[in-house]
Parts: sequence; C-alpha cells; structure tokens
Amino acid sequence: MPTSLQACAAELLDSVLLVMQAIRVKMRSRRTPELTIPQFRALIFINRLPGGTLSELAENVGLTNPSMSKMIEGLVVKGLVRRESSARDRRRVKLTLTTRGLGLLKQARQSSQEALARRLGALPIRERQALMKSLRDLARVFSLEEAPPPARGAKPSARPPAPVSSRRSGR
Amino acid sequence: MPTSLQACAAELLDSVLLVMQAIRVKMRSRRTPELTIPQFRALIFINRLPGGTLSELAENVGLTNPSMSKMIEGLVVKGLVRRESSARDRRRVKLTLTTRGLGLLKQARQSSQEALARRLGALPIRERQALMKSLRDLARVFSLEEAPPPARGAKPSARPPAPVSSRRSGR
DNA sequence: CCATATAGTTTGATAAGTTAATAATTGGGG
DNA sequence: CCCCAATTATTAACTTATCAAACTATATGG
Repeated sequence: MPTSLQACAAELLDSVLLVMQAIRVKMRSRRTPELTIPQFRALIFINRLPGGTLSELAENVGLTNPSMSKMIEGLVVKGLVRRESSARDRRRVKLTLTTRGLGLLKQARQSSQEALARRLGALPIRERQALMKSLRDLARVFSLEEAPPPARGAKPSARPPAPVSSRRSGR
Repeated sequence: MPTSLQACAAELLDSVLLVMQAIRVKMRSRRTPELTIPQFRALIFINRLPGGTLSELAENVGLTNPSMSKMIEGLVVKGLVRRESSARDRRRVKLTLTTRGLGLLKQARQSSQEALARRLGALPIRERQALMKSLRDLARVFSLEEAPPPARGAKPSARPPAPVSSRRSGR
C-alpha cells in the first residue's frame, strides 16, 4: 500500500483549495477590493524579506519582471511600497513596505483571518488544537527552501523573521 | 484569552498560502502550462457538480458571467468541456467534462499532488497521520455551504459526489 | 398575450500579462 | 584603464483577460 503519502497529498490539495476559496471570497467581498491576491502576496513577500529585490519578488509571485515592475509601480503610487536603489549595486531595487503598506497588509491579514476563524469556530477545541499542531508541521515542511547551494560566505539568508506573520498586533 | 481561535486562523492562513504557492510553482513548471489556476478550478467545479450552470460556476470561481462564458468557450474549443442547453430551461447551459477534460483534470491533480507528496515525505509518518485527520476536519468545516435560502422545489443540490476528488485512479 | 425577469453571450473599453528592446550598472579580462 | 559581456530593472508594443452595459433568447406571472 504505497498510497498513504498520496492520500495525504490528495487531502491536502482538496483542503487547501477549499480554504483558498474562502479567502478569495472574503477578499472580493469588500466593495472596492483594496488588494488583489497577487498584490497581497507581494506585500507578504516584501514584509518577510524587507529589502528584497524586484526579481526575487517576481520569481516568488510567479510573474515576469516587467509585470512585477508595473505592479510595484502601482503599489508605490498608492503609497504602500518604498522602492529605492541599492547602494551596493545600483541596478538593484530594494523594496520595503511603508507604514501604510504594513498597515494594509495587517488589515488584509486580519480580514482573511477572521473569515477563517469563523469557520474554524465550528471545530471542537480538541480538534482545533490538533489542527494547529499539524499546521505548524505543515508550514515547517513547506517553508524549506528549494536546496539553494549555500555557497561560501556572505549571509546565509536563512533569516525567517516574519515581522507580521502570524500573531495578532501583539504589542 | 480570546486568541486561540485567531491563532489557529493565522496558522491556517500562513500554511495555506505556502502550500498554494507550491502548487502554483508546480503548475507553472510545465513548458506550456496546459491549465491556468482559474481553469483548473473551473474543471474541479464542473467535475464536482456535473450539469451545473455557467452562473454557478462563475460565482464559485469569482468571475463575472461574461468572463466565465469566454473561458468556457475556450475550454469547449480545447475539447475539455461539453456545453449543452438544459432541456427544462433552455436558457440554462449545462456543463460537463469530456473524457479528455476529465483526463486532464486528473493529470493536473496528480501532478500537484506529487509535488505536495514530495514535501510531505519529510514528515514523520506519525505526524502525517495526524495531519491527515486534521485535514479531513478542515475540509468538512470549509465545505459547508453558505446557507443559501434553498427556496422551494427543484433539486436541493446537496449532492457532494466528487467523481475524481481524492483517491488515485483507484481500482 | 404582454410585461418583466432570468441566463447567457456579444460588444467595447480597460487593466494586466507577455516578449523584445532599452538604459543603467557591474565586473572581468586585454 | 577600457571595452564588453552579463545583470537588473524599465519601457514599448502587443496580446489576453476581465468587466460593465447592451443584446438575445427563454421563461413566468398577470
């Protein structure tokens, strides 16, 4: 029976698609959606790796550089993202969130989170705790980088500080 | 301490975004992606509710009817979807998957699933089983419909047969 | 039988995506 | 030191996707 792993993957796929849809519905529900899902993902990335470059972001979100350049332009105009050229290599562009961008990200997160919380409320606390534990395992397994040959020197870039990440606006 | 639920929702949000990205990466990885994510979602919906109408599908995927109409047109041309007018109400369009559409859906599922399975392999079997259990709970909670006033008559549409759903090409 | 409502498509405008070309910068030999 | 290939991001030109509004066809109720 080689399928235990497959079965688990299947279950995961179904669940993720379901939950993802709930998130989409929620984000659409605003009268004028302030953030599309790709934009949301961009803000998340920038928040997680402040000072990251446009190419990295494009790669992560799955757009070409020109598209991402355009998108960033929009976000800069809206005052959500700061774009400054790197001192070390002036071809590069360093992206960071503005205060407003961070605020909007938090708000979007909060909003999605509430929608999920409402559904999760239907789960007995016992099972919710088990779920939480499993989700942590899941996140750990899926946040492993794709074996980037670490090379020698410089910064290992293995810095997973998620300034907003999970916790509430906890102080 | 009102946050247990919130914390769980936060964890869920993070995890889902992570896993979703893995799925996107996988789907993009093909030389010529045969299916975009919205298309994938459309096929999933049609597979789950064969004979469903265009409006229902549009609602589910989060597009307007015109957009969905066009997308379906494309899928029909590609021979993945069959579109026939309902006998009872000829304004309605009934959507079903062709054999080819079903095949492609299975293949896309399989492909995504494999990518997930690879990651899940890093999880000790003990925790994988716990995860599986929790995912089932999760799917149950999130597949509850949003209390649509059922109105009188017709079919209750409460038929959740997932012809492809999880299992492998079992048998 | 007409009025009104509903389901889907067509149309025209706009936004978002792509590839190819361009500009700016870096770094490595002659 | 200087040129030249490589890189990073942006601009340009074009294609595709999406939406709102108008339109077609069908259903339903008075």
